[in-house]
Amino acid sequence: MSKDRAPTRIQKKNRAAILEAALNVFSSHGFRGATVDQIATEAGLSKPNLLYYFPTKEAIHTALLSGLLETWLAPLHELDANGDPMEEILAYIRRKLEMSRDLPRESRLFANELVQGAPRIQDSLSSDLKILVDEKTAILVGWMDQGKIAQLHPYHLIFSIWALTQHYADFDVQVRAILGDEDPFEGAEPFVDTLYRKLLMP
Amino acid sequence: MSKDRAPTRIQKKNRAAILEAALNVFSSHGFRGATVDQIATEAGLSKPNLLYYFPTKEAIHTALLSGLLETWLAPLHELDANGDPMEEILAYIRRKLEMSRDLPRESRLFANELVQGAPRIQDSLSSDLKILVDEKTAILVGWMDQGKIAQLHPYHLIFSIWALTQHYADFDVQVRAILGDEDPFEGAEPFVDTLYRKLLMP
DNA sequence: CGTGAGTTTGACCAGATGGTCAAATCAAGA
DNA sequence: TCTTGATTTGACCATCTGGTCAAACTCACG
Repeated sequence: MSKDRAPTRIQKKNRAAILEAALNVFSSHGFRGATVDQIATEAGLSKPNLLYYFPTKEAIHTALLSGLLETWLAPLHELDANGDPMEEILAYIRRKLEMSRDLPRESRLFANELVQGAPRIQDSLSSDLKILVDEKTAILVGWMDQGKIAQLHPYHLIFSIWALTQHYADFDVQVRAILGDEDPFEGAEPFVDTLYRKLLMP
Repeated sequence: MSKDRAPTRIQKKNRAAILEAALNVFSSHGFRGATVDQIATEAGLSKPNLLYYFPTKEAIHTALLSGLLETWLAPLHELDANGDPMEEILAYIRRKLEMSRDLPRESRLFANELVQGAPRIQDSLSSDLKILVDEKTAILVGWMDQGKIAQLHPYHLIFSIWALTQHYADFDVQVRAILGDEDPFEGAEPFVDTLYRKLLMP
């Protein structure tokens, strides 16, 4: 492996292919359920070749998670203290719901990790995530104190948004088993919109 | 193994110990992440001894899931068409929240299974679960038509209840990383109560 | 071209894991 | 107590899986 040079064309291509394949495999089988061979095959590489780019299975998983954490938290980052309270929150919820629809693999990757006690990202939770949430809940509390939105426990408000939106990605099978052919997001969007309008109305 | 006789004292004790141990292990590591040895040790048995009671790892998992499905759906079963609509629904939500608090392993067992596409219980979802949900959403729609509660998409209403309540068990690590020392359920109970009162108010 | 770095692979290894089996031990009723 | 079926186990096996390695191959560039 090159020491610290700029990545070659081949390196870029293969690293990307590996991470893409790993996202597929890890998100649908969990860390333990995924095999290096499976990821290699899906990436179109041999196992030793894959291990030339990432030293261990763990390293692939870590690279994937840390690379995706930013994407995952982006919607909350965008919550703007200067916007209209109700519209800011509803827009955040809409963005989260879109992520469940467009990036379900990413959602399940994190879900798998969290359900099993987050053995590999616990640190990020109590540092990065905690800090971001505290920053944004402060904004929410400000809006509550100004009477712009209803008084609610800010942390539980955030939890409810995560739970409601990610549910559609993480428990997709169950949702579809109930809904049949109906598109989940068709009904989900107006539902959560209504729910939070009623909840947040001062 | 005895053919079809009534289970002996020892059989009862060991089968129970195995299922209890399996619940611990499967719920915190998923099916693939759990090892038979681990379950055996936790149950106080040797591996071959465990396999004397259940022929395969798969069989333990199946027995566990099907045995627990009933428990899991019980709260919804209790929803009574003849009760007061608002109070019936709020009571259902309270029962679900209590289950997240008191039976988090069971919740995570199902969560693990569902996140990975429910390879082992898909059938139960589209039969048992679907039937129960349809039966109960019919009641909800009845109440909506009578103007007793707000008009909402009944399936998504159910999903929201599942999502909100099970979130506290399934993503416990994350919830605690944010809340710190605060007891999650202390705040969750009034929060969801308020949320659904506002949502369901006609 | 030629060359050295970058890339790929077949063969291989060690440990983990699900499962088997024959033999030993135990329990309870006749 | 004796007998028979129930229970338990040590030893073992095949397979899977993460990871290694030396040798071969390919590419970019002087």
